[in-house]
Amino acid sequence: MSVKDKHGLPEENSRRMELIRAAARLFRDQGYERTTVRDTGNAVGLQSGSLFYHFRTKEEILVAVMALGITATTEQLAEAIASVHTPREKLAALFHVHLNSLLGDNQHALEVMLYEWRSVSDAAKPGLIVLRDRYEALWQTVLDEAAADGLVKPDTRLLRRTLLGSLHWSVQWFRSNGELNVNELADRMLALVLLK
Amino acid sequence: MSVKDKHGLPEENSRRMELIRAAARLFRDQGYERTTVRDTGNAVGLQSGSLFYHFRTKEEILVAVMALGITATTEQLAEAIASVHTPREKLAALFHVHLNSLLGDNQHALEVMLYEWRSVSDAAKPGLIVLRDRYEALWQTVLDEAAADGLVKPDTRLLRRTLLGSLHWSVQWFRSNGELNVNELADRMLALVLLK
DNA sequence: GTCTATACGTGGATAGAC
DNA sequence: GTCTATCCACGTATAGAC
Repeated sequence: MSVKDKHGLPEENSRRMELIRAAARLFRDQGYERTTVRDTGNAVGLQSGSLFYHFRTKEEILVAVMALGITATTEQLAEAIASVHTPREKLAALFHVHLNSLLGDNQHALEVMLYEWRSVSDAAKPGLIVLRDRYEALWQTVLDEAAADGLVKPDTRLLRRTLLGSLHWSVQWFRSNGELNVNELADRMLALVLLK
Repeated sequence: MSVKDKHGLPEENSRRMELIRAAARLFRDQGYERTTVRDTGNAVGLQSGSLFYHFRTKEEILVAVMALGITATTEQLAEAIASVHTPREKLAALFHVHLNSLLGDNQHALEVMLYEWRSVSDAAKPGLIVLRDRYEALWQTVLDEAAADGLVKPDTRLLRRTLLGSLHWSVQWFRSNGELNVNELADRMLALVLLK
């Protein structure tokens, strides 16, 4: 976890970060459009006027939420991949990190990224796309190595897309009080694509 | 295609149906919250006041859009399954019908179903859930038969969820002017899960 | 940095004429 | 069935005091 990075996400003064986290929760629970700037301010004890000291527009908050979710997940994945050595272990890391992030640590921010894309202005999209592509590039590399070892089918570009779709969709049905925990789910989803 | 069914979707007087289709497109392009009742009315040449002759609330339109998307797809899938005989062919039908619906015929309504769920009131959810469950039950049956024949792995409940997630996600990246057409995509996605 | 007050636009929905 | 006119609530954002 770096102390600072580019893309408007230095590990910022805590007021701003507090707002981003509160907004992430609200945007994911109620949707971005239905969440008012008053709601967002109030969630950290601010009046709506004060919120605009920290962000110039409501959309700036949305973008910050998304950037936080995807960069945090990317960092976690990069670390996890670096800490193991076999293609098989790296492949497993894809599933474990993704699900633990999406269903745990970065749940709200990532769901906002998945479901509020339409509310992002064209001006802000490119910056977020760069972050997303960086994450998916990690996936592609690991999948290619796994395919080279015969662990998964060789159509890795399509495989990447289908797997990410499968994992994203888990937020719609996974319940942490159900029969499976997150890591068990990761293992079973991995088992569905493993060839050996 | 039935002339009439329950769930508020008789093959209705065409004005109402026109509005539902126009709303589907607008809701999917702009999002439900950002689409105004004025937009929706205007799309079929009506003033907003007149729209409320056809629907009591804006939400009633949303629910009608979703119900249309899922019932139309379910009907198409039921027909497709009934018209072939081997587990292998039925399995292929899941992919082909789903993608042709989601990326073609019922694109707008289904994307609304996938992305605007949060805007549905608790009162309206149960009716839609019934429709969704009916669709997924068809999937489950076909996957169980396929697993019994050794065509796919036996963890069919999880398989159903992962496959539906994969297919849903295709709307995010599939482009009809790309290298693949919809049916080729269906075949390649099928190939990724086939064991033989 | 945060507050209060407020400008200004636009939203969903209704009433009543035609 | 559709229109016009309109109600009233609520949205984002700004200004200026503290």
